[in-house]
Amino acid sequence: MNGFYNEHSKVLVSVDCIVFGFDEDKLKILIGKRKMDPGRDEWSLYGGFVGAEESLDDAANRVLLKLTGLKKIYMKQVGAYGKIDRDPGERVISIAYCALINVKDYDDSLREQHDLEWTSIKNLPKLYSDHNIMVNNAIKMLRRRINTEPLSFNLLPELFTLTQLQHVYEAVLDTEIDKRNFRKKIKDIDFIEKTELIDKITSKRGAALYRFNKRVYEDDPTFKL
Amino acid sequence: MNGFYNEHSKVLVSVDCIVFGFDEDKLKILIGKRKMDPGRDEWSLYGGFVGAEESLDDAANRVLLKLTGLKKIYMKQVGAYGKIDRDPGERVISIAYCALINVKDYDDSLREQHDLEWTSIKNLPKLYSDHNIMVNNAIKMLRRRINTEPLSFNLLPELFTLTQLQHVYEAVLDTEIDKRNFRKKIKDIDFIEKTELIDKITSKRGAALYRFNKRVYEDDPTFKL
DNA sequence: CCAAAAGTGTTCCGTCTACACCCATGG
DNA sequence: CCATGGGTGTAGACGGAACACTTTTGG
Repeated sequence: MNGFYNEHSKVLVSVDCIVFGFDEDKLKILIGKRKMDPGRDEWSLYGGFVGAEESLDDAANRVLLKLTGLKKIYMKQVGAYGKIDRDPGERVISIAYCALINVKDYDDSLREQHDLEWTSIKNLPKLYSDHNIMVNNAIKMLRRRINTEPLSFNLLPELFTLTQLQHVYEAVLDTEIDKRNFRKKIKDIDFIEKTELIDKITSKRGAALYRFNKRVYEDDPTFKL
Repeated sequence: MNGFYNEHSKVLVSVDCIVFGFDEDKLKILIGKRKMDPGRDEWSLYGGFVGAEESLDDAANRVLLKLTGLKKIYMKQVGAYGKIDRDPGERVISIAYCALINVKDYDDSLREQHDLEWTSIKNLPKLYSDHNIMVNNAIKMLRRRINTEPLSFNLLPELFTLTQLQHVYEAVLDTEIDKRNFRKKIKDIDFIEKTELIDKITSKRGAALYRFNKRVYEDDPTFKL
């Protein structure tokens, strides 16, 4: 019954994850030195092969769980990369996934265990194979979407100050934003809720903490920052 | 040397093409009835398997050439689709590609030969497997990009009237656009050039023909319609 | 002569941008 | 008491939206 399919060649499929975090007011990604050939010791994204019994999204989730210990990470496919010689060992097609996490939720011992580094996207080294291209496309996607989708909250703790939120936008878009104009716009967005809580850690005066209200967002998921 | 890779399973990879055309003031795509099992006689996108010696883009170009007889078609990857059971026959991961062609360039005998139909995106039937999802994502991508990338010209002849161009935008975005405002914006876009030629086919009075100047566009590829 | 599509400007309104000072507090 | 980051309003510029009539000509 599958005669038609048998003529065609099969290939290995992997997923590669671009894990974004926001730290020290910079947008960073997790990269590590490859511990295997080919490409041993080159800087690389973290990835894994897609198993016979899992979908692409499942594979990406599995890799991300192993890497971060976190479930339900925000994750989105960036694209498929299929040049014949992109992997020097054997033909491998790779599906790139972009993930957004809050660095504070992240167990740093896992980072050390996998020998990964948070690296600012402004100082990225040459990465293995076509990984730089994947990262660039992931960044482009982030920039295109951050003004119309609630992505920024994935990079922040559940409670955050407006200054932190503004810094996320500045880091992602690589621009400076006027504080008053930014806060004016935020006031018009219903799903960014001010809480009664005050953050006294980063400033002496204390800053109001805000939260993203998912219910309200889903009720009317249109906004433009 | 490839010991590490050998543990992992290989899968078939295909490309599926969403070929957009603009005809009768409607945005349409090419679909046909499957001529093979599984899914015989279901409406389907046109696709093909990725060969051992070709990249994903090469495979898409090959499929598009076979389908349309046209080279250098505008083409862009939409995404990778990898649910385990998405193909009832055997596991197949598919990479969807969106293509834009000018229906007038297209040899209609090829369409008949492949038994394909131009179908308005507003009247799409249920398609094979996850093809409806692919189409929806392709449309979303078109809508997101048509205001900032010179996509519309791929759907038109080399020479076109402003009314035709406006109708492309209206069909893609599914909105009505004010004629005067539209033409005002076009005047500000340097790479849309008025020619001396006049189209007397679609109107009695005759309408000025315009052309997309790629050189000028590449010189300053920023615009916003 | 009339139907059908081409072509053309102005006004209004809302949105974005630029810009500077006072406040509260911990050390 | 002062250094640090938090918080606030206004005016001018700009861009988008609404809106109607004249022109040309093939049939």
